[in-house]
Amino acid sequence: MTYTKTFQLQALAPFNFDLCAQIFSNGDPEIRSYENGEFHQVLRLNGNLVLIKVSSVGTIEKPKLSITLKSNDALTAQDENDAKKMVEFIFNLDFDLNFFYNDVENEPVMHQMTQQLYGLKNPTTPTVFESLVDSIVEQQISIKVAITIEHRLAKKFGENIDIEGKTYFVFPTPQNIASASISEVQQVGLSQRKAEYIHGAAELIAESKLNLEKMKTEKDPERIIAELDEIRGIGVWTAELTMLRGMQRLDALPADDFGIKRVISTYYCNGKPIKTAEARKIAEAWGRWKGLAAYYLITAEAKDITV
DNA sequence: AGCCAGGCTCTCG
DNA sequence: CGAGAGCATGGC
Repeated sequence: MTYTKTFQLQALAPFNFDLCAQIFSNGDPEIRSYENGEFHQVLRLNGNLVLIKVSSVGTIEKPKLSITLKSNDALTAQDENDAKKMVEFIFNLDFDLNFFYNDVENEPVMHQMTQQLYGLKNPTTPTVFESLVDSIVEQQISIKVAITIEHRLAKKFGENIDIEGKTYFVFPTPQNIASASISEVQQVGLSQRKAEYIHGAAELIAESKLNLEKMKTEKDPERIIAELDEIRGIGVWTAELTMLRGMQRLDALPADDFGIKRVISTYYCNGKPIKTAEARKIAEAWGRWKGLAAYYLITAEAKDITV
């Protein structure tokens, strides 16, 4: 039988849930997607798989979310509490966007963006491991190719549950991947090298030689980058992308990134190609929120917003 | 058909 | 040191 629990969750204003969740539309419904105002994903809570559905029941200035949990196991108060924390983390509900908006108030282009995309926050993956793996997959190849490979990874190595006649997959644990062979990992369409990187990182975590979750509490971003950079297959770009998307480090800017350089060029340099150093220079005006600011530009480009 | 996408490692000079 | 090859896949 299916156990269900529903409750509400407040978020710090401003927060535009629909705008934030749009990135998940056209997602794989068996993994994570946003359709008809409802986001869903399976999360691991205390080792149990729980389907989480999230929709908005508030406004941008008075944001409130309705959360529904569904599981094949009985749901405890602890599960509800953990799910709350997870949703807060994924959508960064406790972050006050006004810090960012105030910092860029006097920077005309970004100020425009904050008005056009008012209430936008970048999503975070439930675990740091997931964002690390995604970032490795995304090295060099296009986002579309990367996403299909990420989906294949989840379906090949992640556990799944059936709820009300539908199957859902959760992102694999480091143990799931470490216990597979490198060639099995490669079979999802990765290069031999990337399969080695991902398998190697998974092994480090499984053997307790690496603790990604603990890095969230490290204050100095440079130390996180340095530590991640030592791992085979991880350079500065991968480290920064992992921090931005997996650790809520909104200050991290993957300035080497082709896409980020492209959007900076579009909005600041009339489309003239720029180098990494120039990108970092322009980003200095974005205060402590360079990664979040870059996310605004990428979103603006996707929505054909002009300034 | 061939080039290019949200890079990194390894090798060679 | 710095430069260059190689890598996997899918879209255009």
